[in-house]
Amino acid sequence: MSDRRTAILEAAATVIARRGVRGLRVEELAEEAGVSKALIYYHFEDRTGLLRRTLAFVNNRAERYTAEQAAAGQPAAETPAGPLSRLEQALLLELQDLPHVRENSTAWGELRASAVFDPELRGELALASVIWVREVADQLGEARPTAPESALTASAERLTALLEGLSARWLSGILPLTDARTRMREAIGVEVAHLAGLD
Amino acid sequence: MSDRRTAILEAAATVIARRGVRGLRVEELAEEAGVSKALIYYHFEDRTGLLRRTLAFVNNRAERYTAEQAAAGQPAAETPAGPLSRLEQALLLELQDLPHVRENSTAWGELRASAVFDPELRGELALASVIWVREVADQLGEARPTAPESALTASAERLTALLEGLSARWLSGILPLTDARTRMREAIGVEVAHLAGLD
DNA sequence: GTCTATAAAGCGATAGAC
DNA sequence: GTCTATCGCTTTATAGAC
Repeated sequence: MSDRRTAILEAAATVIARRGVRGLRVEELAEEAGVSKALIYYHFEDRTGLLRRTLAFVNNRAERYTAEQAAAGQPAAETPAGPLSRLEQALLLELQDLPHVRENSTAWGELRASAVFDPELRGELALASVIWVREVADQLGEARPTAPESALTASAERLTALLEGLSARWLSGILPLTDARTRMREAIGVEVAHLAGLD
Repeated sequence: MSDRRTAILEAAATVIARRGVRGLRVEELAEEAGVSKALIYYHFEDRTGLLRRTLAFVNNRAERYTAEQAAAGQPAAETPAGPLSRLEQALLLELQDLPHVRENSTAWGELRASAVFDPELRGELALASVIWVREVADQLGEARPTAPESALTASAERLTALLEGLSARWLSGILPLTDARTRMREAIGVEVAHLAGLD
């Protein structure tokens, strides 16, 4: 993929984080990326196509940094103790006030909100959601190997949906970040205790 | 408040549920409300002002039907058994495929999403959130009178945030309604068990 | 208070040169 | 591949009659 194309996608994620999917103007995107409007239409079909590509791009980028996070733990000595700590770390990764994370979370929330009115965006979204739930369920399974698969999936669905709810509140300024992180940590504890109680 | 004004606000909620906040066109709203565009500008400052008023309106309406729901239980014989059933009913109220509920949930989700980029919308949102959390915390307190206040509030924050997360997934078509309702019921059970375990 | 008509601006998309 | 210039539709907002 060309550098320009990638630069446009990076810029699109930035602009979406600033203005929302609905507020994204092709002209502002062009300025942010340092290219002309016409070039954007050359590289992408139209505005909707651009949005679809940006969704995929943000999605990949999130997977990439989750993977890096997981890999980074291995060589170092401070590898988090067990599967539980890794799960906690993975989920709290999305609740951080770093430009990159905030950008991803905002873009993701926007695209989910847009999908309510634009069925074209749903495919990608549903796929990402299933993968995300499965990953969390797997990590829960490592922590609680005796818990039934269905219970793990249900817990994972609750935890990821909660994460999205907390993230939305944080980004819309009605819940401080530290509170969101605390609620998330507590929820993991509560869910794990619940899974333990099923035996 | 004039009938016309209210009719416009009702129509605005309907159109927002159909097209989203960004998709709301003053012309479509005028048709929906059966009035001219100019009348909308006569009654409301501008498009942004209209949106602010609609947020307040939807907010009030949601409180109203929650209250009605609570009141409706009293005279009838089929009042749900205990405080727990009432809590469950209150939370599941937002996860129903009825035009009215879907409209409120969609409009609410849209306005929350918009608040990420428009600080003007945040005040109303934050207030509604606090009230909602408090109500749920109170109902949890009735079910578990010995649980500490802080734990009740934390549980309520998790449950309401989860509800918003599940609602967003349902409305964006990536989670079937029945699943969302099941996850919500399970979460209430898990949280109540957690509160019981604190004694 | 409510309408019709219209101005003014915004914005997606394309043509054509280099 | 990339730019400048521009078209043309859409949408917000206002003027002025009733």
